[in-house]
Amino acid sequence: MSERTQQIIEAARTLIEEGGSQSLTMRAVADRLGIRAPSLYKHFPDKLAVEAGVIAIAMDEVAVALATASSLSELATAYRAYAIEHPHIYRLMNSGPLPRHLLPAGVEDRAALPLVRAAGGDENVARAIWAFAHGMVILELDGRFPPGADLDAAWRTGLAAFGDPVQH
Amino acid sequence: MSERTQQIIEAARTLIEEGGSQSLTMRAVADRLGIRAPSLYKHFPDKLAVEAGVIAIAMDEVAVALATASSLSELATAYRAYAIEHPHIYRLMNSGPLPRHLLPAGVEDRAALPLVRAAGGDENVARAIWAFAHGMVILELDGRFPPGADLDAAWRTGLAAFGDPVQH
DNA sequence: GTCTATAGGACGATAGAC
DNA sequence: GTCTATCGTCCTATAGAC
Repeated sequence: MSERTQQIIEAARTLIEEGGSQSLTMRAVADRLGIRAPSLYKHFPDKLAVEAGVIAIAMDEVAVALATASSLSELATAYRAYAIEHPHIYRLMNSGPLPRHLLPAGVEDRAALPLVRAAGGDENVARAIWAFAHGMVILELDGRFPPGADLDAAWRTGLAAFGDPVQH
Repeated sequence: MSERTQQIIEAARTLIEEGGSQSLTMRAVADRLGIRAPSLYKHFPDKLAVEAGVIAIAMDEVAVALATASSLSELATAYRAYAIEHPHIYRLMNSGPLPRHLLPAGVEDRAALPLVRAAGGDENVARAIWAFAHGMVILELDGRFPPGADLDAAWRTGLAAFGDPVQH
């Protein structure tokens, strides 16, 4: 992967962090690098490929962020923390259609692995917990809970239901 | 509410059902009614107001669809069924920023009421179950579960965790 | 690998006549 | 309440020179 290629993905990532997926345009990426938009097409076939590059990086980051969690509640805390620190990236990575064919093999699985382990290898439990965690995060990011709602309490309630020993 | 106003919302709704939110354009709405786009602005101040009209209708529909459920698993079944029958409308209603100031008072609460009741009035339980259900639905709609995943089983696992008596 | 020029299109919204 | 005309803006992507 050439240096320019990496710079392009970096610039794309920064744009998304700052203004959401909608701020990712080929012109804006080029501006950030001090070149013209058409030049980008010497490095990437199209915009979707750039986006996929950002998603791949983000999934690796999540895998790392979750790797050291040693309990379900630590996992949940780390998951939520990543989402709140990088709301636009989280959305890009976890909403809408995923361009799987443009992603390096195994990236998606690596991000999911810590959760599968925490679920004791039970796929159904892992999927149910994933749904709960993603639901909590995305509803929070989208401002869907009532103002003043105690989300920590909702998280604890859900995690307890899934067998996490409650912390005091 | 004038007839034209209702026709506009109906047309907008149909466009979204057919092609997602992205297919909702003032031009397309006008085309469907056999008029020109600028005429719409005599009935709605802007596009967001049209969108809000569709959301309000959809929330009422959900309230009705969930009203007759008499157990948590019936509620979940009805919730998932609505989402799968109207995936684009579900997304419009439950993703991204909600234009609350353009929605009739109480609509959001009415849609949420059946779930709050099923949770025995416990806000934290209601929010956790909502997050789980929304997570399951949106991950399914977005094709995020592995192909062949047994989603019925994941639903049962989650609902059981939240205290639903398992059905056989 | 960069550039200029441009194709080719979409969109929301306004002005002003009727 | 509808129309025509149009403004202003933004976008992805290609062709071809250097």
